[in-house]
Amino acid sequence: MTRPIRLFNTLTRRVEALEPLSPGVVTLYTCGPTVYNFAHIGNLRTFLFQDLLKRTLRAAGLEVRHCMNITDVEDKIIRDSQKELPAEADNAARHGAMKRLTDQFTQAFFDDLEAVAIPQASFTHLPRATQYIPKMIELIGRLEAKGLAYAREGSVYYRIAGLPHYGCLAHLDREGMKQGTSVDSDEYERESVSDFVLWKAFKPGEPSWDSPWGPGRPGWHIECSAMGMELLGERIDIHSGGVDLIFPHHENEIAQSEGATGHTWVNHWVHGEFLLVEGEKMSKSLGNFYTLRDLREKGIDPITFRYAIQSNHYRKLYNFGFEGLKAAKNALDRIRTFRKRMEGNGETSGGGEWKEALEPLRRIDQAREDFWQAMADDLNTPEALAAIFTLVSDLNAQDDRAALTREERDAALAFLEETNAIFAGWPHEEASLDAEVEALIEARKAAKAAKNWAESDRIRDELKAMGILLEDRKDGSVGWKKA
RNA sequence: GGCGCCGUAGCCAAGUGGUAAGGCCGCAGACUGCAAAUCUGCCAUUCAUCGGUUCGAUUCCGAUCGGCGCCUCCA
Repeated sequence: MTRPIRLFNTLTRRVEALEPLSPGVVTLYTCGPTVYNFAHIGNLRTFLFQDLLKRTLRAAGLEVRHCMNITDVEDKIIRDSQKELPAEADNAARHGAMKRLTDQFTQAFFDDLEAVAIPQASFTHLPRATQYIPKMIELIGRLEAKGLAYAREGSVYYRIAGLPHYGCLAHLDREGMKQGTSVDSDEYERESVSDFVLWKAFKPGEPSWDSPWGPGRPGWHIECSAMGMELLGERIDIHSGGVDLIFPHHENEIAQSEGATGHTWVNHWVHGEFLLVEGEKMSKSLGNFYTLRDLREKGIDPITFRYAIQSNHYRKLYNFGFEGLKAAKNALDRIRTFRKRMEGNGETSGGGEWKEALEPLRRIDQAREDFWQAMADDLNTPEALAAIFTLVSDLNAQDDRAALTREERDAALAFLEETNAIFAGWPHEEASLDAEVEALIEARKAAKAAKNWAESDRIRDELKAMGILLEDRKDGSVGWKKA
């Protein structure tokens, strides 16, 4: 069974039903990182949104073929990787230096993704730009043959004037586009200032590849068109990225791909909003620039960050702050605690105040329906989470009154598992046994039995100092969790 | 100048032409040797302001104020 999903489409600026080109299969291309530094939490928000989209589509019963590029040749990469090299370094040395830098940050990037529950294995294709240079050259050649590209002094430019619908994604018209006043010194030869570069002529001190136009390297925009068309096809279902990529990057991708094929390339364009830090755009100069490593040093679980991001809608600005993370942690714990309660057999249940009897199985079905209605409506995660919390409250109340049956607990667990497949925040956790902790707990039990409160409290404080919070339950058992 | 977005309780955040989901915090209660943890209950006559349309608007329209984005590299 597949569930219908509706998504906002930047092209039409409306929420539209996703109708895969091939029934049951969705091709998804997302713009990946430029690997010259560690990803920051703003980058991560975008990748989390794309993961949410992918997981939702898969949970809805669709097969998702997801391609994300790794941009490993680009201005900043060249700047950072070449500065240690002597002027006489040859091309092989320059490529080697570039590869060392990008390999390092590519690995760091995947480490970060894994930490926020985006497994590398969830991607179908992870192409590196440098591995697709021939495809880019081929695509530029197609454009040139159609009169949509022209070479000037070793560089090749896209002729915007040749594509009437240029601007359709960003909703910019030719007249509305502010005419650039500053023209890069090396790009004075363009026919129009709006024409963008497809192939950059070789410059001393840069790594290069041979091409029909002489040595050089690909422009940034051509990478995505070439890799996306090669790996997912000349028509794909969804392309996504951060809002900042709408113009010019995605607009240019449309120009390149549709210029070459003569038909629509992407049906659904989906863009994720930015993240602000304490109300301001993240920047190094403001001192509010964070990577996942920074958060970890502050003791923040990357999964808590993931939850915080996903508790807001992807098309709204998210104002990151540490108080918000605290709230996220507490909210997440509520669901996790509930899961553990459902995994148990009702030993902590019953004895509560009388409440109106619920019909647990029907409530669970209702929650599932509400959850999916929200997710299917342009990934409305705040509302989807509300469906989960409402169920948690309802079933807690019922379980307080009289223990839920095994069947009801299992049904609740199935729902939690289903939602966890998307949110990745409340997986089943094996109760980890720690001999030292267990021994201290036993010692405290003995002290309590002897009514030696001082000793009992001392042990409790000792455990607290170790980051272990004890739970004295109603039935006399003692549980614990990490703070 | 052109094209857009946003303004909902202390904080975060959904939503609808018919009278405000959910989370956090806070308060009260249950439980406890006391706590913590956990659970329960309570917590916006009101949705930036002013007009208009309507039987009725937070939701539609207009204006105003405030915050922001894109039109150049940026997730």
